[in-house]
Amino acid sequence: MTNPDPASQHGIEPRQRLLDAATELFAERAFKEVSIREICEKAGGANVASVNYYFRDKAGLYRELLESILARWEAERERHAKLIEGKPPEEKLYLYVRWFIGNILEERADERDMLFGRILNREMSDPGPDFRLIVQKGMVPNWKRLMTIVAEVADLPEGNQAVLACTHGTMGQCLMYSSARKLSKYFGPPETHFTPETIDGIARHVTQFSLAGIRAIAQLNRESGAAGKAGPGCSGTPPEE
Amino acid sequence: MTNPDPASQHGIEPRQRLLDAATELFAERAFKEVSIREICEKAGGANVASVNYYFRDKAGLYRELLESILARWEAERERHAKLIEGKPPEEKLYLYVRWFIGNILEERADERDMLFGRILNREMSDPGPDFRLIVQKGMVPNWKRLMTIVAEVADLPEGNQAVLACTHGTMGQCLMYSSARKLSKYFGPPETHFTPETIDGIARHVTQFSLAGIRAIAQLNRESGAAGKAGPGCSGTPPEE
DNA sequence: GACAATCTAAAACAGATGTTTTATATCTAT
DNA sequence: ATAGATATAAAACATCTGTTTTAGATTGTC
Repeated sequence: MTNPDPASQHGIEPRQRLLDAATELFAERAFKEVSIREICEKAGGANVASVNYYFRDKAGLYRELLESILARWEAERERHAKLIEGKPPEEKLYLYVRWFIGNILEERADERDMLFGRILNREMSDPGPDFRLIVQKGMVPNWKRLMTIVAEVADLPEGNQAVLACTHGTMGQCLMYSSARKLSKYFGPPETHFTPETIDGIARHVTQFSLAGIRAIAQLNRESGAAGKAGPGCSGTPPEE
Repeated sequence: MTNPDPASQHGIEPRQRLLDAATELFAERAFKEVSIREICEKAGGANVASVNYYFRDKAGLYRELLESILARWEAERERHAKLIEGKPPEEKLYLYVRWFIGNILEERADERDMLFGRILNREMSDPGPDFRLIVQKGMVPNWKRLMTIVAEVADLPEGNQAVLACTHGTMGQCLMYSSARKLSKYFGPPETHFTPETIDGIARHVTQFSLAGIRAIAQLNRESGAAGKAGPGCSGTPPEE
């Protein structure tokens, strides 16, 4: 009758089963695409009403699930941030890219604790409720982390427009591989499964590509007084070497 | 009673109204997210059954709509391909990027004939039925066009792995701006509306960034015998200049 | 003007969804 | 052991979806 307290004496077991089942389902499909009945069935045949009993809403279940995922994601992010602390900027960039792409491409996605990459990635293209939460606690911090590294590589202040644009570009390359994964089913025969070695290769490429790009942009930015928005004074085709 | 022929004497007017209304709705939301009733309402209060009458299915309506959009998209693509023919590779790259980002960012999206950018873009993150058609007729040709240009810039054969990876990277940067557009509502105050001048700036930046990236990767590729997949022999941090 | 094909309109149908209700079982605390 | 809160189960509800049916209006052609 009174509101159900999660910290009750017992009965937290089916609650957790619902969360676990929902997490796996929401990792693959969007909020609207997963039905309560499906979640319950996956949670060992729980009753359809149990979701409303424990979480009030379907949205309540999703919310709680997201907060858990985001907390783990934050921990993983900070763990890795500490790990690369003090290394030279170029190596930081590689390590970040390698780490990020690894998460995007769902390395270790078999461990349920590591599903945040999948969920964040899916939310990006198919936002549910609480998308604002995902952006703020999941994407922005990550994006800022890359921006700091790019600023170091470019040897420019973090607020600089060129740094911002280069961060955009580097991130875009990384995210491309999640789009490519989806498209790969429709394209042709390319490897749909990524091994750690494959990911290494991708990360190395993206790093090299981005390093050259960042340096070129930084150079242009310095030359032209760093006033305009993005590469002012350039009429389209760059000066040949 | 007999199957409805589109080329009937008259009555193609409400048919077209349905197509137009559906096009605008599907440009913003996915196939599943738009209901038949909504389409009919937008089409001047048409009856709910009219979609099934004219197009057999909801999927039939969508299919016909897509084919029309893809045809216009192909025409626009070939128009632009002819336009940049013969220009130097670097300028080709800029012109392609400028053109592509313009479409992605929905320049001229007020003209209904120009909605393909919006629809293709949405399909990319939220595929409906006939997604295979979209990929094959909408995305692949476009992607190949960029690959040809990248190969010219890199001075490498089109099949080369480095060219493939660089194409990926350049395309990724372009697509980033469509993601950014979605996120911009949740980020902060950044300009959510893109002017032609803004797009110019973005395209110039992406071009500069990619040019440096492509050249660096091509150089590495030549040095290391062009055997491995993506930048072999590099242990993560690149050689300092 | 009358017939037949075509188009429009309203209603009804079958299925799925999230949620609420009702009833029954289970457990803890007194 | 019994009372009261808590947990489970089944069913019913309201709403939305795409689709079909049925009936009525419109139209072109002979």
